[in-house]
Amino acid sequence: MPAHDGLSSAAETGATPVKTGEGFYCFLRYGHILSSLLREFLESSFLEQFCPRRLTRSQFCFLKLIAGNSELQVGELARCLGVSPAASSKNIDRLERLGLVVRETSSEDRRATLLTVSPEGRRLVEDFERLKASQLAPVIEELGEERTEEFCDLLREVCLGLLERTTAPDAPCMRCAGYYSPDCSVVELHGECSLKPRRGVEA
Amino acid sequence: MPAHDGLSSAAETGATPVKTGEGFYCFLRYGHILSSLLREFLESSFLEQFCPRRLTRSQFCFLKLIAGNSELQVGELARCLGVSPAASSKNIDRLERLGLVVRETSSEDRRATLLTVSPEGRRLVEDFERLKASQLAPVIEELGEERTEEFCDLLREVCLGLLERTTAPDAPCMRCAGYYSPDCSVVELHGECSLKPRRGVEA
DNA sequence: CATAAAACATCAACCAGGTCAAATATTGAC
DNA sequence: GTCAATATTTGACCTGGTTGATGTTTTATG
Repeated sequence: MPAHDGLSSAAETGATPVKTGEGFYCFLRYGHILSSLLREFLESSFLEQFCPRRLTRSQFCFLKLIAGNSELQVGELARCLGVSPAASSKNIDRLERLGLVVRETSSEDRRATLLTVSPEGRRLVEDFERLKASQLAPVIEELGEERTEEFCDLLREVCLGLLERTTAPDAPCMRCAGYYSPDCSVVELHGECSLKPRRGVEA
Repeated sequence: MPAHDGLSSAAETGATPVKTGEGFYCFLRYGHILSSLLREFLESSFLEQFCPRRLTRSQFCFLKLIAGNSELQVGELARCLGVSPAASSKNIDRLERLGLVVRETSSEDRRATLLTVSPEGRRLVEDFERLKASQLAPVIEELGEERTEEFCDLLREVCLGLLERTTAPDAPCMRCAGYYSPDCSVVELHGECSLKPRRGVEA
């Protein structure tokens, strides 16, 4: 699992920059660096140093979604994460064997199995968030409140600009990676939020 | 291959935000959305609609690096991308079979095989960059020169802040995903740039 | 010079995690 | 009651990664 996949303009493209200037390149450059960092340090490194038994990124991702949305079903989860129901089922097998989530057939619809996170599972996810916050907080603090807000505004604007110019894929939107916002601007452009219906069940 | 993996705080973490406020959450939220968008629309969608024969993200990534750095070796490439030499070799097999790259044993060191991109391979990579630019340019333009610059500054500052607070992994740095800059600030913090030595060979 | 050690690419065997297609159980519509 | 649709699981398979062994070439050393 490469920490950062480098799928982006390689150096030669300096030769044909289409007609775009400094800002364009700079944006791509730091955009990718930010992506890498978010992925690399806030996530992968955690998994290595924290997890009792090795969990892959993908498995942890299942765990997080289950922890965040109580009584999720196998298929729902699959749709959220953009994988087949079969894959979802198998991943849950593993999480269940590790004692991190619990399967339980629904009483209303006995075809469905509801997933809930176990106490250990919950603790794991919470540890993760705490670590993430502790690494991120000083950066935000150093930036200062005003500039942080400015940054968020700009980020938001750029994201929306990109979104406007793309067609929505049929997969559900999970772009916020679980950082739900009730007035999500993505929704306005591209249909429903897969987190919305159930979220908040256990706040 | 999920377009966006959702590995991040799920909703429940609104319950335990450690002590961090609005900006923290907002940053994570839009940071992840940006990541997803960079990945999803600028990259994955391209592969689907453009590639003559299906290339995976990973394979395209190999192609790009080869296109950008002439006479790369198999092992170097593996190191750049954080995979084993065996994996690198296999991926190159496939790219070679598709006629996108060319193997050639080095004349100086006959153990090494040098990789170069074929004309078709080059064209593919160029098409990719062009598409990417055409999707991104209007967003940048709409933002305006001044705000774009501001945004890049902030992005840069945040990235450096994060970098300062992390330990460098032993893998080579490819966080910029190929968007090289001669005065890369990542270098100042974390050793060498794997792109540096050869880049520019064929500009 | 001879030879041991290191470096490079590749091959084989294996594994993890995804796919699809089929099997099973349940539900809801008619 | 039948039948189509839904939810999950299972099995066969594929892909892309891993490790370890191998062959070749280079480099270092006695």
